[in-house]
Amino acid sequence: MGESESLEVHQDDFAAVQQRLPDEEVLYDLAELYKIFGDTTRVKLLCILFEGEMCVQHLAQLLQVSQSAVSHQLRILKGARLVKYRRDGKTVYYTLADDHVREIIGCGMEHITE
Amino acid sequence: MGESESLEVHQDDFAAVQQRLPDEEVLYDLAELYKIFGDTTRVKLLCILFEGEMCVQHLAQLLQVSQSAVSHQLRILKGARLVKYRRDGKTVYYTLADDHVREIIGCGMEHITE
DNA sequence: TGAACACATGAACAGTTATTCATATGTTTG
DNA sequence: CAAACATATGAATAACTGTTCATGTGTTCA
Repeated sequence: MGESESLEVHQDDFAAVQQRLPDEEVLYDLAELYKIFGDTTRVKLLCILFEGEMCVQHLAQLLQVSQSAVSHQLRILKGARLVKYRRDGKTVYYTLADDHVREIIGCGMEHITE
Repeated sequence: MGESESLEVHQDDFAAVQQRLPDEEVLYDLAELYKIFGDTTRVKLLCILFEGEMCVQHLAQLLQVSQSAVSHQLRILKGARLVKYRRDGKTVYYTLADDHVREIIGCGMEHITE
């Protein structure tokens, strides 16, 4: 009896949640965004760029990974519009695209260091 | 010449950033956290639980995936302490663990819907 | 107690992903 | 123009990850 009541209540929630839930597409995009932050190399890249502009070879040095690996990951970050770049001669300097990235990283940091 | 100057400047940044950068371990944990959000099924689960408590079979229905798949993902969310659960008879109800999760989801949503 | 139900979990498989290696593109300088 | 340098990129491989299937655990009720 008590059980059937709580079941009804949750049936109601079920329908309500179904309506309030963001669109399939939005949820997909959200997961895609977090997926990008969900890799050590990329998170490190973003944290470094959090401090300011930096060129590819220095990024590779700081991360202790190959230049190629860094370029590949920067490509992904560019694709997600999380970083910008400018060319100065042979060198390419990367920066964070906007403050959203900072907020997202900050948010995660809070959870980690609670 | 102009180039060598900008190179020096970035050498300085290099050293400074190296010091200010969070510990390897922290960055690893940060990536691990985002990795969890970086999956459609899990993000959907979290968004649903954002609205309130819900049992496993209803979660499976809403997500249109098998009960097994949901349980496997809930296990991961439990491991990361992002959700809590309580048992009521045969049924297990899940909820978000705390408000951090809400903030992190909110942060990502802002970036998506800009 | 045993059948039915809700959920959890281990193993296996398929799809995805990050790195490496080789090479290409773009830029400067002699 | 050729050599040297910084970066980008395609292909291949190894490692990882999410789902499915089968089965196990825990609970209720007849």
